Amino acid sequence: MNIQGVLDAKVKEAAQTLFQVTLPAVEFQPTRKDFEGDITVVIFPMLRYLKGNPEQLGNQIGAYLLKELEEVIAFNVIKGFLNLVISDSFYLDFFNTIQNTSEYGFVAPATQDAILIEYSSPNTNKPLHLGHIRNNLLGYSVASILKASGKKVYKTQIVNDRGIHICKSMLAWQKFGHGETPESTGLKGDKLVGNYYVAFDKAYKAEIAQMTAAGIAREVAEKEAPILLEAQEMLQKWEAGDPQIVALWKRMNGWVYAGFEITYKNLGVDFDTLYYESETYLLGKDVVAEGLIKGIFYKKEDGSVWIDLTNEGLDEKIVLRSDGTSVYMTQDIGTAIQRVRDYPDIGGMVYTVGNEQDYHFKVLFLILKKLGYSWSEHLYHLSYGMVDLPSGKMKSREGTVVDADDLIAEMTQTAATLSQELGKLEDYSEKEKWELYKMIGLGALKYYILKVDPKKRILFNPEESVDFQGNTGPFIQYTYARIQSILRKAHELDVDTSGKNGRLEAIRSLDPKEKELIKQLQMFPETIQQAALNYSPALIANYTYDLVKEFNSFYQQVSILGEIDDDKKRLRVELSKKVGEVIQSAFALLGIEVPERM
RNA sequence: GGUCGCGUAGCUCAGCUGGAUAGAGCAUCUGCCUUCUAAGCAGACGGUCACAGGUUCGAAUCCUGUCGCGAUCACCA
Repeated sequence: MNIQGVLDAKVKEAAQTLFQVTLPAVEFQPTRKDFEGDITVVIFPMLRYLKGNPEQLGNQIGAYLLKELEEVIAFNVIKGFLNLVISDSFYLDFFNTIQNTSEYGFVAPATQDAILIEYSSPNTNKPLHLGHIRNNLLGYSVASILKASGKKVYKTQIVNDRGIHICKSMLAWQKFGHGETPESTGLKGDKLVGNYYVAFDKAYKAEIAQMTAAGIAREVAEKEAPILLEAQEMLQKWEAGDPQIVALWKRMNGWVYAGFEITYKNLGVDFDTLYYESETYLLGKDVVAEGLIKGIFYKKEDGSVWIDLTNEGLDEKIVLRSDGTSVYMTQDIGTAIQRVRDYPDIGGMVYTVGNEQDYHFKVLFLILKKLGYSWSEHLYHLSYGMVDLPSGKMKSREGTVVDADDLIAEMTQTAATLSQELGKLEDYSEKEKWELYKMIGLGALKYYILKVDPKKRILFNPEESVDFQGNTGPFIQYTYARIQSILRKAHELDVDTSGKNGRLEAIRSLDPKEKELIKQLQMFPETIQQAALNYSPALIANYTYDLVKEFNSFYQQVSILGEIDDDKKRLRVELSKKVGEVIQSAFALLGIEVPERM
């Protein structure tokens, strides 16, 4: 039973016994560091039911708790705050109970009511950039958190593998490529294809310049540049299934997928299942036809189909073009339904997509609700802010993007430089060293992105490197490595860390730092639940940071292996071990690895 | 213009469903490596929580309005 539950019941009992009043709820908070105590009961809200001065009431309730509960060993009242001091043995008992639980804080995943989470929806005409990195890290982390909170989770991706943008790269490759391949150039496939996307844009702009110089209006030139018309023709051929175009499309997409795979692998994200837009873009039309009969949609004179959402405070939205082809919305309606068909145990879905599409998802969810799908109640748009540069938005065509692979490489290099200056790893092989540098570099990058509230936009300045000190991934990794070092030494000294012989029972008092650490550990399970509820890896990051700060302070002030009392030494080693485990678990939820040394 | 989001220290960010004197990191400054890894610890400096009203015993947090920044309002995806 957790302490708060015990206190809650007892405070209510106190109100009943002392004042003959039934309290509906009791408000608790951790006691602030500046005051003596561990848990604080806030008296103010009770004033509605209890008459009197808060200070006096606090004293009366405090005295009652002190008498009735062995866990409460002292109290003080400041203004309307009743600060309770909880006994060391209570915290020791708690630590004993979690000491040998593996995956402490995690709830075993359910077997039904799965959540499907979509993250990453790359276009196959260019490499992944920093924006995709935020998307991937967020989605992957939220998936891990949901799973840890007890949900069954499917991870998926929608690959935007068709459309005019791909045709642009294909056309430019046909025109200027001279048969180049990733093999012939040594380039990563997505990079090679991306180069032709840029090449297309360059040729297109040159044509526009030529045409305007010849006296053609700019708007006309932009629409009628020959190379653009050619690309549009190619798209039509693709849709008609022209074998040559389709073969080229398959070939070049294949290059891109090989490239993406490397980036995803480096980034450490994965998927359970994939959806391709080329296979889903026609879905949804049947649903629209059905909705038309039901009167949810209506047809305009030109044949286009719409939904009227003005009663919901939104606009009218098109769901089918006048020529009968699908739009973005049609496709998303179809894909959602298809996914539930593919995985019948889906009870809800999460879409990790940038906040520029807030409106789109509002409409999508509303449409699915009107269509009567029960699971539409459990759809969530995990909306995140854009990653901007000091110069503004990233634009692939203008080459102002921070490339994902380059960034990972730079982070690794920075970690390497720093680590070499410190020179603590002379006995590591080159291979081991570089694995570690990558772990640290990625740790810095991932933590940097995930510690920020998803809603907020991130301003990324490539000139200023991501920090490795303070509230950062490497700081936390470093603490983990220190703990592992202690555990290795403890092992050499034959300190028993198996936790099997209950000798911790012998200890009845705690150092204040030890107590703080246990309190912090106690909050981990609740933190996971909160993070899941709010779809927020930032909560996990902040929790881990607080835990680590607490540990470093403990590490500095209290000798662990130097402790003379064997039982105390064992407790401290066990405590360190548990903190290490929680760091590892928490970081796993962020997709960050932890090192044995650094 | 309508809608949505954001605005907290010089910079980057915490601050849970309202609670005590608003917290960290970076930067600047001061101490601490003959004891478990100094990517660390301890401390100093730094705030009209954008602004103005309102609700409340109590507001950075909730409500209204104003200002600033961003997004969105396509038979593009």
